Parts: sequence; structure tokens; C-alpha cells
Amino acid sequence: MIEILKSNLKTEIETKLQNHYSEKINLVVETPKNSELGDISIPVFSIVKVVRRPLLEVVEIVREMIESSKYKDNFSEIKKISGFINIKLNRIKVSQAVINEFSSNQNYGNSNIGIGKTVVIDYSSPNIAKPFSVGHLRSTVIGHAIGNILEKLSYKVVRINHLGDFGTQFGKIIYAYLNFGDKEKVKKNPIDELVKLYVKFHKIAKDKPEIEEKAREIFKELEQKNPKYVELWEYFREVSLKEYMKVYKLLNVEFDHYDGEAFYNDKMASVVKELREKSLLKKDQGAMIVDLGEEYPPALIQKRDGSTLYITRDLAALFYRKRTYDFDEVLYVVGNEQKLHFDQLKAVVRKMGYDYYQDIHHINFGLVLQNGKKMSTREGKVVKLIDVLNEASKLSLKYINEKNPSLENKEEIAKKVGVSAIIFNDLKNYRANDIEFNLKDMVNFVGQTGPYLQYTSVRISSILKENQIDKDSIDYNYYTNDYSYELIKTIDEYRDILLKAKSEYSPSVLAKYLLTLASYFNSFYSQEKVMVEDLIERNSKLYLISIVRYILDDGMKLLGMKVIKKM
RNA sequence: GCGCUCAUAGCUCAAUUGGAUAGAGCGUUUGACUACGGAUCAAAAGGUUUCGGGUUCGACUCCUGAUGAGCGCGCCA
Repeated sequence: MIEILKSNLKTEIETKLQNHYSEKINLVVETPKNSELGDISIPVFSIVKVVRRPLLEVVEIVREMIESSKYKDNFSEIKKISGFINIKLNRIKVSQAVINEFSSNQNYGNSNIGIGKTVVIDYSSPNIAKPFSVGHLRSTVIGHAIGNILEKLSYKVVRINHLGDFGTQFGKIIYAYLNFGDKEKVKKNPIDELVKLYVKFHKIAKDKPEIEEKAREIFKELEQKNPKYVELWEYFREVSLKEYMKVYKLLNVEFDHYDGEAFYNDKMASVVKELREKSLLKKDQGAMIVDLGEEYPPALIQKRDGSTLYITRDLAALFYRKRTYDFDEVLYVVGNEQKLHFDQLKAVVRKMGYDYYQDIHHINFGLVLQNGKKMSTREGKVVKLIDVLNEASKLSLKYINEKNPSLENKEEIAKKVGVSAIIFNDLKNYRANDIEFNLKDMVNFVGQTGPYLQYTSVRISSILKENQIDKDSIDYNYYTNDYSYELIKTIDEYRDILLKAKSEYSPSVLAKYLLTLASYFNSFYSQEKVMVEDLIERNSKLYLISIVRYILDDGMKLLGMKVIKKM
């Protein structure tokens, strides 16, 4: 509501200024950083610059324009402070508008900006026959949350898990499996065993480099669909996927497609052909490249031996997705270190003459660090996500036993709290930054954490549980005190926050907002008794906190967290 | 060597994208339960925004140089 008022006011005053000074001025209308100053703030420096009149004179003119605004009924105070004009709004009017909007919308916070638009999101994408590491966690939860936010804004979302299920390493694993693998062991514990075989392969290859050649041959035959190898490949893929599904189930993550790299195997020849027809291919040191001039290093399309590379596969996938889903945007949730790759990809697409290179977005993210270094076990191995999730659940169970030992379904709730804590920790900071992974801080339940949000929602639930709310007997006067009004204004921001999270492709915008909302609620709660005698007052407060809970729960769900009623 | 990120309180991070007194959480110190959930709240201490120069009425934000950290740069993905 306030955002709309701001933009209406902006338009109105800009027109008035244009009439007055016959100059076009871009007026800044913002929210003061300190809410004691007011609800809307207009710095007039930019006007002064254009019209070259004394500051105080301009301030006075603008103040008069605001005073005579057609929206003036909404204002309760207009104040000049140095170069700023600060407006306080009529709190009753604001509350009324915000509450009404909430009441009349079944899906508060939504928007129709995405109607008719399709966004393809490529995320998670673990590598077959390798453990699902904490490294994949980031891509998974960021992609999932962005997808949810987009759906809330009415976009059609196509979720693709671009599995790493192809490449020379499969030749190695198949070779190792056939020559020194134990079928029973692999069956029992597929990924761990396959990793061991892969490691063993490299150990042996040190003394017997000729097996590298064997592995390459096997891979080549796999590409040519040698049924024996295809069967093994399918087997590895299946057992790996089965393991990943356990993680996805815990995280509540789903995909529309699991088309991995192999899926595009037969779609690459046409890419090479098209590049050749458009005279973009150039032979260089035996390989085929697309020259990207000064801007970027050349893109390597084809190896000396004729086989294709990463970028070729990504081109094939891109064209397939464009044909199949006719996307308006395609998002690749992939780490920072691949920035150059996506820059090259875009550049090649542009050179091929497709405008939609502009719709390709690399949703980059930083590393997961522990004590400032890339996270790994003591032996230097990758940390398995499932272990981390279990550990977090165990720790939250410990806390529940301390804080609320009589709680029912403790294990189940501990799991929801622990997993959500990890998800929230991943999403609360801007994605391109590295994140520090400290289990204790995440599940410590104190401060800016997932459990803090869940706890706040649970507190509200326990009040609401026993009470009916009558939406028709609300007195907006109860929303005018500072604590309530902060809540009203924050509730009002929800949609804009989601839109901002979308435009930045950063769930952290939402995560940070939820922390603010929860914090305002807890302040409110410590100052304002809800269960008062007066029925109208009680009802008004109950309704307010029920809205807070709605947003907390809705927001947590969008982030991929679990909503609980008790903890 | 070239390119891309980043540097804010002891620690983890914000800062309306160039606006007012740079804000939160953790940690530290202190206070608040015969209260609707204290996993909470309130308060204090903590800053030359890495360093220099520039642009601007105004710079954490833009330009430039330095220092430090990370990442990438033709036959992996």
C-alpha cells in the first residue's frame, strides 16, 4: 500500500514540478532509514541541482505541493528537515488498507507479473557415482527457493536437475567395476563403493597408464551404445539417483525433469553443424573453437579427437529447452567459479544470432567454507550432506530435550528444525558470497536462524490455537501504537520483498525480511498483551498476529523450510 | 601474465542501489518470568567502512592507484 502511495505521489509531484519549473525532474521518494523520521521521505537535492534555486526555497515549494496533494488525506504530518521532507502517514488509514488487502487475498503476497511467462531453472545437478556433498546443497536450496518464489509471482517454472551423468569418468568407473569391483559391495553401498573404485582406478593408473586408454575406449563405446556398458551406466545412474532421492525427500525438493548430460548426447551434432554453417567454427591446434575476440577466451567446442565438450553440451541443452519449454528466462544455479563458462555461452549464443542470450542468467553462488577454508572431512574428503542433515537433527533433538522435554514426536520435529536450520543458514546471506558452515551457530537457536523463525511462528500458533477470530469486529485504533504499526508496515512490504527477491534472484532478500518480521513481532509480543479482556481489542490483536504467522509460514515454505506447530 | 569476485564492530552479515546519526545477530556486560511459550525481550560497550587520491551539495556505494584474500583462463565438468 505504501509503495503504491509513494509511486503515485512521485508522479504527482513530478508533474507539478514540471509545470512549475518547466524542467523534467526525476524525484526520489524513499523510506527514511529511521522510522521515527516518518514513513515517506523526499530528498530535494536532485531538484535543486536541476533548477538551480536555493535549497530552502525548493524545499518550501515541494512541501506546499505535498500539502495540496490529492493524497493528502493519507498524511498526518509533513516536516522539513534540512534537505529532506518527511511525511508521516495516517496510521489508521494505512492499517485499514493493509488489513483489507490481506483479507481480500487468498494468497497474500502474490503477484501476476509472471502470468504467461516460463522460467527454466537448472539446479542441484549432482554427479552420478559421487556423493551428494554440501557443495550441492547450495545449488539445490537456492534453485528450489527461487523456483517457489517465481511460482508465487505466477511464473510457470520448469525445474530441471541437470545430472552429471556423462563423461570420461564413466569409462573409468566401468573399467574399475569390471576389473576389480565387488558386485555385492556395490549393491549394498553403491556410491561409497563406486567412489572407492574410482580412487583405486587412479592409483593403479599411476603405474599402469595404459588403463586410461582402456577407459577412454569404454567411454567411446558407451557413447556408441554398446549394450553391456549402457546397462552398467543405467545401473550406476539408478542407484545414485536413489541415494539422492533420500536427500531430496528430506529437503522436500522436487524436479520436473532429470535430463542429465547424457540426455543431450544425440543433440550435439546439430549444434556443431549449425556453428559450422554460421561460419563461427575455427580450427585451432587441432580443436574446433569459437573465437570470442578480445572479450573472452575462445570457447572450445570440439576436442582434437572429435568429441565434444562441456559448452557444446550446454548449448545443446539450451536449444532443447528453448524448443521444448519456450522459456522467457533460463536460470543456471551454478557456482561462482563457472562465471567465465556462462559468459562464453552467452557470447556464443549471441554470435549465433539469437536474442535470447539476454535471458540466460547465471545464478552464481559462493563456496561453503569451514574456518575460512573449503569444507572437507579431516581426511580431506567431501562432506556428505546426508550426514550433516542428520547431525543437525540430532543437535536440535538435544536442544528440545533441554527446553521442552515433554514434547510429542520429538524426533520428527527435531528433524524439521535441524534441516530447516541448514536451509535457512544457506539462504540468509547474499548467494554470491561464501558461507561459513558452523553447525553450532546454525542450530544454536539463538539469533538470526531458522529455529528463531519457527519458534516465532510456534508462539503465535499456541495463542491462536484456542481462539476464534472474528474478522468483522476489528478496531484499527489498536494498530496505531509503535509496535503494532511496525508490524503493519512490514506486512505491507511482503509483496515488494518477493518482487525484489525475484529481480535479484536472491532468496536472502526474503530470508532477511522474515527475520525482521519475526523480530518486530517478538518486540510487540513482549510489550502488548494479546489475551486482554476487551473483546474488540483482543480480536484486533489476534488478527494482526495471525497475519504475521501467515507471512512467516508462507515465507518459510517458499524458502523450503518446514513449518511446525509445536517445538 | 591476463581476467573476475571480494575486503564494513572481536566473529557472521546488513545498509532503500549515490542520501540523514553506517544497522542487526553472535560473543561480552547488565536488567526483565506468580505473564498469551524466556529458543524471548530491553539496554550498554564495540566503527577513521583495508589504505591513498579523485568525482559530487552528499560516497560503504561511482572512478583511479596500492595492499591483502579467493576464483577462473584450449582439449575436465
